Amino acid sequence: MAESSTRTVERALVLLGAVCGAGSITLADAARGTGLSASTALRLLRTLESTGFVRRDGDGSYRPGLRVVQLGAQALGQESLVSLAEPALERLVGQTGESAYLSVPSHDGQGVYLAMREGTHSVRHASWVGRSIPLDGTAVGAVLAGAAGPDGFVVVRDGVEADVTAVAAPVSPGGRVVAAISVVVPSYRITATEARRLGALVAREAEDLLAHIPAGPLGQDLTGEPA
Amino acid sequence: MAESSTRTVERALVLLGAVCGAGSITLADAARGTGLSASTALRLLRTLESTGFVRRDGDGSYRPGLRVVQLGAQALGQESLVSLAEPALERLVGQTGESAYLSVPSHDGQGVYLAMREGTHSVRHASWVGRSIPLDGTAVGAVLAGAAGPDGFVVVRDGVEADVTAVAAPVSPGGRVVAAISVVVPSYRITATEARRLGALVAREAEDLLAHIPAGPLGQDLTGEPA
DNA sequence: AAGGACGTTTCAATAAGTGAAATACAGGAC
DNA sequence: GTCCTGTATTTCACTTATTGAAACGTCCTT
Repeated sequence: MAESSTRTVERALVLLGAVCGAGSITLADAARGTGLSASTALRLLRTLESTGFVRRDGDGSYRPGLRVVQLGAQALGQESLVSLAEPALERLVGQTGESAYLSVPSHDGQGVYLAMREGTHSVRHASWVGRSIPLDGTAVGAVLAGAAGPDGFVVVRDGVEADVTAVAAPVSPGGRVVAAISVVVPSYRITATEARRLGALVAREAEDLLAHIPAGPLGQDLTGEPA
Repeated sequence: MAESSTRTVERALVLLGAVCGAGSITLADAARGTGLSASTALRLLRTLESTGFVRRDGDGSYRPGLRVVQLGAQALGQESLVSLAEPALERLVGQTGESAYLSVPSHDGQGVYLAMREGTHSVRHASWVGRSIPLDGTAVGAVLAGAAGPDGFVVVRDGVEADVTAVAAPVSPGGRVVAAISVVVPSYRITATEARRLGALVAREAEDLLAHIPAGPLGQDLTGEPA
């Protein structure tokens, strides 16, 4: 892990995160939220603005700019794990009709959705790519935290999301969990026995994905820790 | 437009762009490409790494990190224009079977794809979100440059992309082009007359989208210029 | 009216950032 | 084997880039 760092850059990146997280934020709130003085925050936000990473509304609040969309999409497009997982997600959707997800551990110790395939039964239409996943109370979180047992999957019924059963399985080249495959079903549509059967299916797809991961870079997780 | 700026932050953001653009880059190439000394580039890349924006492979090269994916996806998810355009894109795909796109002008004077709906006939499966569009030789580029005439659309047959006909129409609240709706068809599947008919269809959808744009923030384009 | 919050500008102070130089390592050519 | 080139990394003297407190203007609430 890198040691030396550049304070000014860190501050600007934290501000960028605040803007993207909030969607729209005033200078005062951005400064307060990041612990910077108003003049420092203003200057850093102006830099982010002049480089396209944030933009400013007519009412003065800051919003994400196109540049961060662009770089994020480029980064996602270059993520081999996403394309490697597409067949598995497609098959899961095809076999279950439910929405399937690929998630990875994030830098801050949580998880992040990286890809999704919507189920034919799905009532969700918003993209979940980029969203954080809490480690507690979610099947994905448990899997990323290493809690998948000998079954090779985790079932969480009515966890942080009410009325939903989530089933997840780890992708673990070299023994370290670098990703999770998961499927989400409304609980009214699945019994405990069916959830276990789905778990086996998801685990099999995770194994298949693992078999397609070449040794080398993909053995690392996206936070940069080597396998 | 913002005046004052922070050199150190600008440099780091340029480096981030270089990493995301290249997908994988060595320190030496990143330093060379940005005109920084190797030690400066190293320190800035280390900051980007420690904050999750880039990660480092076992072979030492730098790649985009999860944080930029995350923020980019958050930013995209909060872009109202994208959700407002979804019905138009869906209808175009439904009526034509071809892939439909939403694009916006970018900070560097080109265009960027912001949303796409894949056609049922489509042979493309990669996401185009975040990709740049040259202004020359593309229907979208012409539209974003203001070249749509009284027809309200532009047709480019076999432009920068061989064997493809692209049709685009502007979305122009307050008279300024803030986005383009476009459809792409393999040229073998469409005559010039059909392309004009498709153009009228795309122009109608752009008009419909325009009618759904509330006055205010969406009147600005994503580079931050007010309408 | 007063008070508070916001956004913006100014500028003295300093420490944060810089890059040249040195070093170690790897790979290729001879 | 030696030599050369290129890479990544560390060091540190130097300076300038960055900071934040203070001042100011605007707006809103009481």
